[in-house]
Amino acid sequence: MEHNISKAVIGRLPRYYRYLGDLIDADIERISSGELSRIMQVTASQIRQDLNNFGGFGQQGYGYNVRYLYEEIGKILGLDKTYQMLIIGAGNLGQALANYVQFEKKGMYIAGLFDNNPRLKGTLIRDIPVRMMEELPAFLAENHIDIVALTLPKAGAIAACQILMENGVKSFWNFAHTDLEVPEDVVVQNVHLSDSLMELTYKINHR
Amino acid sequence: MEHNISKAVIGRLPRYYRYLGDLIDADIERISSGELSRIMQVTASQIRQDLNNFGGFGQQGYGYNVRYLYEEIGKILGLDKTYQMLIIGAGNLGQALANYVQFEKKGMYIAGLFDNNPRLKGTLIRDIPVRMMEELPAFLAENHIDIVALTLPKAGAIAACQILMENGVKSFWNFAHTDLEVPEDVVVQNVHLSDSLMELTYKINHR
DNA sequence: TAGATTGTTAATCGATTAACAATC
DNA sequence: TAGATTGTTAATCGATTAACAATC
Repeated sequence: MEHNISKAVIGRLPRYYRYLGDLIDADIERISSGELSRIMQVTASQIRQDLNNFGGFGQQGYGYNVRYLYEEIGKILGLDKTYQMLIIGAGNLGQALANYVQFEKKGMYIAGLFDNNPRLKGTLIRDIPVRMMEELPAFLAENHIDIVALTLPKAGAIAACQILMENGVKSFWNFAHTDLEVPEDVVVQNVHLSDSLMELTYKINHR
Repeated sequence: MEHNISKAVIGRLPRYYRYLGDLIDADIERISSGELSRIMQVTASQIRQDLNNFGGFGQQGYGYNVRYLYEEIGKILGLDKTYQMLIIGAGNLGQALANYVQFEKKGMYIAGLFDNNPRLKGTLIRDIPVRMMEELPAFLAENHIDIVALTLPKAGAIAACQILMENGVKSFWNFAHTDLEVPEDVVVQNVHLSDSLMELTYKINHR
């Protein structure tokens, strides 16, 4: 596997993927780094450098085949695989993710939905029954889970993360307003909505 | 106002703010860049450099007063002001934001909730009636709006953004899976959940 | 072949880290 | 005063951009 790819490059790959998807929808077969740079508002140099981290996907004098490049970036991002996801926290945000992942995100499957509110026990959310946190260890022993989304408040998220790690979970999509302390082999992707909103208010006040 | 502050620095301010808030909760009065660097897992040098972009908040031999630094960073981020927010798209994600902003985010007020699904017309979501998109221009003429959150699918988001800009809106918190094309004086803060999930699957496959 | 455009090296720019004099 | 720690300058590191030879 290609390692030592900088965080900055990885962070740009999903955006390339998104634009290439749009180009496919628009029935565009090939594109040069120059054209793509105009559409995406980045330099052509950056596009070529970024892509060359993973090997040459283009052809001199021709550019890049849109579909091929799309597929290759998809593979780099791991989108050729399937993932079983658990959502911890069945509030609006958890439901929004369940909804989005089930209907829009190819290869992602919601394997379960957990909460610690007893009143939600057994209620169906998009055909998935809400389970109680106590059932988590038994559930994890019986089901292979690739990703756990944490959509519950800070304290609960830290506690849940601990239990989940003890039961073998190694990947978290963290929406709680806190950083998670995890060992080296566990990966965490944070979505700090609060931080995002503060960046916006910063921009509003400093434009 | 301080301009020319790098994006990297601004992106770190909310995290400083979060940790300082935790320190206040823990009744810690002062902290040195060295201690904070250990807690936050960044270099002390970076902390001092970052803060000095905005002037000296510390004192030699003492460090930083936690509460003072918290307040100052809050001011830099614009958290000493209030904001009227509109949410366009009353699905789970829009509801999750309404919930979060109303109950957790000091200074943020949900001024309205819009959707284009006629079945939602007039239904109350956390005491706020869902309005129809047609009512938007009239509503904007009568109400001052600082921020609009776009929590609806791509095509709707682009169309809504257009209408909103025509009616004077200049700040967007964009959750749609697309980039918005806006003039220079309009600020956009993107939350691309799809991109975030792809970063996670990348990490899973390349650890 | 001639033209276009990549892949890649070299130059520039910016951000991070280290070092230390200033000073509380 | 002595010790601690900042503010700030200088050194390093990494990322972006420019340039161009390779090649389709």
